[in-house]
Amino acid sequence: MLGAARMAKQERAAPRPDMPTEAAQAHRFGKARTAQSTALLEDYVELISDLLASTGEARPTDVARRLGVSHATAIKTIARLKREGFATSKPYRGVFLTVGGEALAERVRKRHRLVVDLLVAVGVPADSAEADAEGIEHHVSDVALSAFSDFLARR
Amino acid sequence: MLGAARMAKQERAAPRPDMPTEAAQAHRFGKARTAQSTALLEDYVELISDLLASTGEARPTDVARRLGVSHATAIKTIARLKREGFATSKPYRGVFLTVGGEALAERVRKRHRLVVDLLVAVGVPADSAEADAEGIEHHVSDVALSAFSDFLARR
DNA sequence: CCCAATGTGTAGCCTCATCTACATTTTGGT
DNA sequence: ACCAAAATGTAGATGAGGCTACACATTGGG
Repeated sequence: MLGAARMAKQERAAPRPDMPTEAAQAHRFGKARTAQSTALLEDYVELISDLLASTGEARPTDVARRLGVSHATAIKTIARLKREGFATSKPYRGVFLTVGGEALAERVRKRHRLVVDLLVAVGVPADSAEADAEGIEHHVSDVALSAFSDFLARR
Repeated sequence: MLGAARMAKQERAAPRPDMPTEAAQAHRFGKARTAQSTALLEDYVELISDLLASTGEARPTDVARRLGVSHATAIKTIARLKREGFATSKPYRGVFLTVGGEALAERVRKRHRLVVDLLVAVGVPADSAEADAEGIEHHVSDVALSAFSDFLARR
């Protein structure tokens, strides 16, 4: 224990009423950390899907430029996408999505739109909503998502 | 260029109307990446502040347990907090926040509450709202935050 | 049809967050 | 006052994600 521990026994006995239990809090933070780790993959998959839809091809360099990273970084992450079964590619032939990758892209795209719509509905300017959604969307649970959907429907 | 490039010129000329410019998109993703890097520090600072307020001390092991990481990880991150001027600590004497650290904690706490309140206001169940806010809060811009505030005031 | 421009891929390095394993210090009950 | 238990700190490994620099492949205009 710390130096002040002996004297602090009383205060210890009065935990903040609004503070969650240790376990619950650890679980929440853990979830947020996990979400963070899939966020990048989701961004890549969504972007690749958009590029394929709008230009017919998704090249590492385009992906890199859109994401604001070096092409080397993009290539490495695309390798991870392949490792995890979301994409395929052959040298110099661009990147394509697997069935699973397309499904993920679709889910992500839908979620992104919902988040943007909700932000706009509560009064966030459109351009801010777009920018904020990019970071927020990866952390919105299904429960929250369906609440957003209901809210938008009835509002 | 890729093999299909020659034939793809026409499709290329018809970019998705709803796709942002390359530069804008890169900027957004860059912002989201930066936010991610400060998110951890914010979580630590807020938690330490809460622990100090409710128990009078913030010990590395408590922080670790609350965050669901090993104590070694917590200690290393606390070292980073010190490096960046948010906290102070002496061996075996617990962690304390600098003035800057407390200010950050206060800002983070306020933002957290606003996000939770907004989520609840649009119909997200309280416990989901708490959990989701943990991930979302780090990505909400000031503009969005003040929109949330206005929305809550007038609804 | 050739070669400069452009895209692609590889190698090596950095930082951060995480872990396990081990060493050290403090605390508190007997 | 002692010693076991608990907290703290340190070392070393791993993997993600980022960068720069260099090497190789492809494309397309002259």
